[in-house]
Amino acid sequence: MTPTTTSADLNLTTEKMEKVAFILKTTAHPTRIAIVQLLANQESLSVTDISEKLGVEQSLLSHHLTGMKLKGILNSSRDGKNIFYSLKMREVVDVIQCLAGCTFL
Amino acid sequence: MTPTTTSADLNLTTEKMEKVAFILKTTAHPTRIAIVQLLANQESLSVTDISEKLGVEQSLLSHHLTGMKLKGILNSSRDGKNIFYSLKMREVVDVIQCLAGCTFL
DNA sequence: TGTATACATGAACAAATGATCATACATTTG
DNA sequence: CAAATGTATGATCATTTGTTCATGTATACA
Repeated sequence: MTPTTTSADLNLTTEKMEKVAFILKTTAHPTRIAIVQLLANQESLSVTDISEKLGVEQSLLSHHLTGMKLKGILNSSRDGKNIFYSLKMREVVDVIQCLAGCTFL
Repeated sequence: MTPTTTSADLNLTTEKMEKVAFILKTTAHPTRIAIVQLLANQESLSVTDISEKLGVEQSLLSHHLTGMKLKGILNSSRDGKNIFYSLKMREVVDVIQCLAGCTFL
């Protein structure tokens, strides 16, 4: 009688599905995955750091970063001339790791 | 010296990041998440089944389904007049479950 | 063989996304 | 305060994605 949720079950409300889709969409880009990857290992990095490590031009990177921040995936804080970004929603690391573990990819 | 990967580490090749992004993109839509959700609990369903359960029009649903099949997330097989879809890449269930578990969503 | 049912497909269009460029803003340093 | 550095922002354009509609194809059944 109690709606015991087995580990295989997956029952989301429409609202939650939309939120999940929103986060997936925000993550679903090679550059943004690379950003998450860097910040999974580094705690915090400046825009220049990331730009150099990824070889992505400043402006484009900035668009990605501010978008990800706006959507709740990243944090940022200024230190002098630099702005340091860090991971706010660490769950996205698990999401990526989950897929990255797929043998067939 | 050996590059021991701690559980927190995440180091993907460019190619793998692209593949992960590809799967995320393919999943990142409320209707498609709902489809995965249904097929996580049901093993296989016809297009009509899914259409009725989700209240999504046949043609639109078909576009989603064939796309997901093309991209390796779903399987399909005909049985008479019906075509039954099932989950091929079960990892996407974990991905969704991971995000769905986020308290803040 | 014709008609109904189940599903796929393609054209067309709107809306969202990604990239680039120019420029603006904030902070430090001389 | 002027110049340099680091970052953000807005406009614009090309591409991709989501939707709808009309139509095509396959199977079953009378």
